[in-house]
Amino acid sequence: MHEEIKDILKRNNLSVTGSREKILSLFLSKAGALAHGDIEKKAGEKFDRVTVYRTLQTFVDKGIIHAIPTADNSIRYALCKDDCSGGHHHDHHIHFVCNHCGNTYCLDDVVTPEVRLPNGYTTSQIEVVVEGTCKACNK
Amino acid sequence: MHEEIKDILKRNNLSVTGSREKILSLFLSKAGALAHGDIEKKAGEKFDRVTVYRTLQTFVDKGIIHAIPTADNSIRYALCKDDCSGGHHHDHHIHFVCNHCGNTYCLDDVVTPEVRLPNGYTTSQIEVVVEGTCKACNK
DNA sequence: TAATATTTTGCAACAATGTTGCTTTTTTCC
DNA sequence: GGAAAAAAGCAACATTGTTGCAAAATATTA
Repeated sequence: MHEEIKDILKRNNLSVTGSREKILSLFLSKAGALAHGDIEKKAGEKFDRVTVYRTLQTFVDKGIIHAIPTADNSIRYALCKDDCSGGHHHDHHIHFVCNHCGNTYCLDDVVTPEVRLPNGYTTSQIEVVVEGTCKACNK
Repeated sequence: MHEEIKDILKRNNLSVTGSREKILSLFLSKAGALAHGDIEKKAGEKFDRVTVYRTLQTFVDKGIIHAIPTADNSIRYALCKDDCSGGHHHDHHIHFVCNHCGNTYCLDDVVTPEVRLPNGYTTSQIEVVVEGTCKACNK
């Protein structure tokens, strides 16, 4: 487990540091997505805010995590399943925000649907965010 | 035109005030969506920041405008075409962000596609944001 | 392994964004 | 026109995000 973290960092040509290990382990140990605030809290006052910002940015650049926009204007981050190398994310899955527990999940099995745009528009990326109640909260 | 603005406000049981008329006219005169910052600038230093925040919130509550989440964490607002009464928005159209001119548009003619979720999940709302190049920028 | 080069961290200061309470002004309604 | 209600403006504050730089940690090379 701990080795896996180091592996991921090394594979992406990143120095292995305390903050990176800690933040990455948070992502690995949690199913849902994390907002910047969550990470600051969960990391336990141990790291400077600036470090968290920079670490997240580094992870996004390297394609380790990706950002999920949500309606409440708080960006959340989640691990990229496949290898999104060099910041070029190709996550064709949709995102789900549970209105009950507040968690955000990547539904990796649900593929982004086709969208027919009017003439003249060209598409580079499609982001689908579904709100509702998740599996756990529906029980 | 000016009367239309007053009409909209009155129809929603809102007092007719200078800031509301001004902000609403910005929305009516522009095709794309507006971010809070845009409005502050376009209103021409005339209104307090707090007033802009509160006016936008009021408009969202009344269903006059709706918020569009984007990847860069800046919420944009656009007029609701139909009457989304009492803050209960039913905008089933998709949103388009142009990477070239930066504008955000509501594509009212493009209906949100169906999304099949895994068992256990229930949907209350679907938000689709497409990034790419818009009609005007593709010319 | 020790010395050096590189990278990352933490700090401080700052900028931007958003919020709250309260007083003054404006609008509405009679 | 005057009273009641609503909104605007102001100040102060909280949160969030950014930048430059010195100190510390990590990686690299001999």
